Amino acid sequence: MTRDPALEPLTRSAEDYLKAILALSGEAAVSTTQIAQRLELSPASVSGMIRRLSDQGWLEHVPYRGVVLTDAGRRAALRMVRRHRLIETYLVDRLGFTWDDVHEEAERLEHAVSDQLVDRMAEALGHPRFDPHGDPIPRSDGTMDIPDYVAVPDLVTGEPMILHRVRTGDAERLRYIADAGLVPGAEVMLVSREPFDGPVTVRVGGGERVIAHDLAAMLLCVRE
Amino acid sequence: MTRDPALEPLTRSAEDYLKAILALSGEAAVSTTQIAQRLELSPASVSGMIRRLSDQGWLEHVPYRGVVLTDAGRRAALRMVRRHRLIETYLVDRLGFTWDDVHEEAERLEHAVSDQLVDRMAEALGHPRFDPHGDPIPRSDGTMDIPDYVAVPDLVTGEPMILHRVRTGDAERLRYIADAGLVPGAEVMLVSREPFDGPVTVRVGGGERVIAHDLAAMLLCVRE
DNA sequence: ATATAAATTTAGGCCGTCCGAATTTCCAGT
DNA sequence: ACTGGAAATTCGGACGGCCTAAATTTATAT
Ligand SMILES: [Mn+2]
Ligand SMILES: [Mn+2]
Ligand SMILES: [Mn+2]
Ligand SMILES: [Mn+2]
Repeated sequence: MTRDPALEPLTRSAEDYLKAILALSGEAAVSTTQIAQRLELSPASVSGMIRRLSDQGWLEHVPYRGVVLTDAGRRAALRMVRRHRLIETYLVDRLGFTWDDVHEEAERLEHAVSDQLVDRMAEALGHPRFDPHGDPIPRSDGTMDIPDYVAVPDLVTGEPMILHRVRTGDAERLRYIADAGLVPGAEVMLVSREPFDGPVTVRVGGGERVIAHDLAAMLLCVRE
Repeated sequence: MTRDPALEPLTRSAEDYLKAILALSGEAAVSTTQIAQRLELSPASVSGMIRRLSDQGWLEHVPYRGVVLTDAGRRAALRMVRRHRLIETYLVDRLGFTWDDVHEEAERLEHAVSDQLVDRMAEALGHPRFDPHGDPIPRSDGTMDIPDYVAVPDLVTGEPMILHRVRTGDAERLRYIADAGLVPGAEVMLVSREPFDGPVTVRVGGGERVIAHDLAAMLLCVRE
């Protein structure tokens, strides 16, 4: 029987670890190096933190194999994701931040806000379901809406779609694509596509844009 | 020559120490025990932190005598006070917090917000000069408006005044005086006063209130 | 002048978080 | 089955920040 994780409150660092592990969680267990790279820490540091988090029941660790979040760990991580994305949304909607400079701010504030403040922000914003990058905002119960996306390079040419989510956190890329009018909510249409992952031409805001395949693949659309 | 304090960024704890020392600074140097009591830490811990802060040039320490902030230390402390009070104001004005529950929240957020966010909040609020408790908000350059106050027990009876500042952080007291209509901006008038620091009767919001001398002394008024 | 009390500092420990270096484990290719 | 290299862990050390207990300094009272 693992100890009740609620008894050991999470530190700021631990909160970031859990969030990182959730983001890296796919089919397989998450490796030490993956976490180390994402958080820009040494693998040694990560090994140490993994021990503490596992002792406290936030994750399960199979040595040399990787970690998997426990239910408590996933809930805690989703709580941080909710905070992060709600804060980003609030900063953009209410305080004039741009979508390329909210991440850092949210990365710090997410550890400092109370549940009450998070609730108040959510309410003030009308309980938004997506953040400025189109990332879904988990509800308090951990559920969230994840639409069926089609990446721009995979669109049917000539069929109008709505850009819904931008899968990059890189500030320069974000500025570039915002300049091009490629923001969530924009109507986009695939015009043409060069073979071998070549450049992609999209119609957006009454003009045409040729963008790199890599970048286009980060732009996720939904129908209508 | 002391080292440039800007080279050693302040930790969260250090920021709270500087803020506490500024608040305790009067004529004389601030003693270790004063700081310890205010921050609810042991005097030994304070001694340790004083060494670090003094090594880094934020304050000057005369052993067994107390500390005095350097110019850099006072600027850093005022910066934190500005943050704290602006955050309190924002939470009350924009997010429905009450004046008795903003302090804790601000105490954490003050360490997490960027200068940019502080500026945005100030702008959104129209650069307020006072926080919800009537405490003056330092400007970025460290200056602030400090009106000439008269405490309620010292008022001239029958002369109408404006309640401007409430010198308590105690949540229960704050709720009590808010219930009585004694909030900054309210028109108040001293009706009578019992001798020997006895209870004080004030006229506020069309009614009369009898309050303890101690509490009345925390209510600071300005003319007109 | 001296004893006592109060304030302060020092000494020694603990915990969380990080690092580099050394070691162990795992796996793929022979 | 063996082995070299990659991945992960352990080890030793650092620092911040807190604690208690002991030692030291300063203030005060007789
Ligand atoms: Mn973070
Ligand atoms: Mn986002
Ligand atoms: Mn604080
Ligand atoms: Mn205040």
